[in-house]
Amino acid sequence: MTASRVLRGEGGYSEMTKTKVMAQVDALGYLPNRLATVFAGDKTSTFVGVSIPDLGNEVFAQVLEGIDRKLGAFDHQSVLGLTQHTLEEEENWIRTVLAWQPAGLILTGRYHSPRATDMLRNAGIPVVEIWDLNSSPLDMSVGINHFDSGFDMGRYLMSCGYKRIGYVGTSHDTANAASARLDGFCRAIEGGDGEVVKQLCLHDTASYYPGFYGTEQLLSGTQGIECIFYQNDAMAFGGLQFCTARGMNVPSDIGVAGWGDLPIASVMPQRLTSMHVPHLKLGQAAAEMMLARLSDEPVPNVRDIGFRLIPGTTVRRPD
Amino acid sequence: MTASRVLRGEGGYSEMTKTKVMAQVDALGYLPNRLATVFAGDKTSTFVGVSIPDLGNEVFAQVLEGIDRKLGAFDHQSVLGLTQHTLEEEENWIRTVLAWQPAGLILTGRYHSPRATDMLRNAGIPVVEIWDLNSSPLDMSVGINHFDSGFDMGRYLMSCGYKRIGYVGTSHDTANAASARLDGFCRAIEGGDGEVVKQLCLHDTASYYPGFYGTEQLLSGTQGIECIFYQNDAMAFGGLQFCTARGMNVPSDIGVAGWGDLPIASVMPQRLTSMHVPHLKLGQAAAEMMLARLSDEPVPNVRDIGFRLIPGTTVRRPD
DNA sequence: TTGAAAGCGATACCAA
DNA sequence: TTGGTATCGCTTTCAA
Repeated sequence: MTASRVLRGEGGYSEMTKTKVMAQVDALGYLPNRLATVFAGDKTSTFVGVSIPDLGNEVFAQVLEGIDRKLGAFDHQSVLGLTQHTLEEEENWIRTVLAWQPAGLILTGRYHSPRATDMLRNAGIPVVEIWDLNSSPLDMSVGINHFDSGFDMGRYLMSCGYKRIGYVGTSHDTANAASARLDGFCRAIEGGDGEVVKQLCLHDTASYYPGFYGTEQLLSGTQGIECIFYQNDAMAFGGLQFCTARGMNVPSDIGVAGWGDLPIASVMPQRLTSMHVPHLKLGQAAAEMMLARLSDEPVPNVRDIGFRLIPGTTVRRPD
Repeated sequence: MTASRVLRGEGGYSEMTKTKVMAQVDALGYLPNRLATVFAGDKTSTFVGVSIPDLGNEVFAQVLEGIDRKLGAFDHQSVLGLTQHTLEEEENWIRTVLAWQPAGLILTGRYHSPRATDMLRNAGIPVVEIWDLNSSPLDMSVGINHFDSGFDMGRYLMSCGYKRIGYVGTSHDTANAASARLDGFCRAIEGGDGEVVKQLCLHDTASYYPGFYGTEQLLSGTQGIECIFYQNDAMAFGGLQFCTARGMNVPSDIGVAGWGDLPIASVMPQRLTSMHVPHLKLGQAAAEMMLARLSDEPVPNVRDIGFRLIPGTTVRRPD
């Protein structure tokens, strides 16, 4: 008991006792068993479950980096869950991770299976939904409004005078942020007297090469496309390479717009038209909200992290 | 007690009892507390601590994805630790994570602080050192010999007739895989009658833009460089963009070689000379070794995952 | 300032 | 087939 007090620096013991205890700690190579602490029920664990769709997508790798760096700085640990973009995987992971009494959960996306939602409500721990901003979250939410970001991009492309527009992205079995962007995008195009003549959703990862061959598919199947909007910058980059390889000039022959403003955009010969999203900051903000809640500080439930259009030079200038 | 047996499906109870127990489970929304199981000391936890230097480097994001997907498929969870390339961070993280009684640890790199090494030995749990193959590991190791991969690249560039060669990478305060590659590379160049005229180690992340401005620094400070070897493909891509932007022709004016064979190489206008490393497979292999050990299957202690030179078209053809 | 006792949830062991 | 009892390491409570 006295040893326990010394180790927690709780006070109420003499210097001599402390010295003796510490000597024994060294001699025995004692490491505390935090499981027992949590188990005793008084303290909460320092685990935070973090679900991420996949790490092949640089966007999510950055978000996770932001989360874990911040959590780590405050002595908390991320327990990772790669959900592969499926609610079923997420549900299974939630069930498993809850059994470990995490201090809280950070989940990518605002959609969860009904049973997952039940478990989350009953768990009685903080939950931060990230990425796709949820204005009426389970508990807390941080991210951006993807519909709006797609809408803004669509409006910008309309202002550049494009009429016949294509989209290249990937499809997943669940509603997600990318589809919200596409919805917003289509709304803007249609409302602006343009037409999304083709939406190509590949069953593949949202990476460079799918952007490349997706563009080939899109252009070979549909005539008269003036501009292509991609799910993210990696795909846009692949598309740009395809167009260049086929001798098309960007933007005079075809416009190319990405999303996410990934690091690769910083070294491209042309500035890629894109949408800047502060991925690292988003992750950090999520971790901050979690940590604040865990230490009973007041936290706003919803935080919009914002986005910013990058006009770039891969689409025509606005009229 | 009976409920415990039913929940574990251990047998030794009647169907009626099972039904009654399950009814209560549903009614109460019962979730097991796995902490108690582990705490009781009979079972081991399903946590595996995974230390990764940083996720901004696509290479490590892929390795982590490989690890977590495989672990997840066998109902184990990754507890992440981003060590920012420092042994001190690693040591602190090891101390913390060990207190949670993980089933095992997967660590990036073969170098650890003395105290970390002590803790690892005393922990009595499986440890897999990955990335930089350790032929006499603490416990198990999977990865590649980075010295050799650098050596092979050096020898290849020599066979292409280059003499004056530059290097652009990043520096960290610890010995690591990238420096082993550089060592092997220099050995090959010097043994082949060439010269590494300049090694530029930036204090930055090993990403696109540092490759871009690093190339500028390298070329403006040193005359007559015929070929540049980069720490990874992202930096090489940045360098390639710089050279192209300055009107240099690759490979006739200057050769460019990367390392890692990242996805972006698949859409580049030229095939980047690089070194293929199966990152995802490496992560999976690490997880497999861990899982095998945890289920007491026999496992070889060291596994070389191999690499393969990609000749590409960004350096001259061999003579 | 110190320590004895109880209890957290699950399970091994043994008794009914 | 069922359930009582002890146990894991730590912390809270209370007594010395």
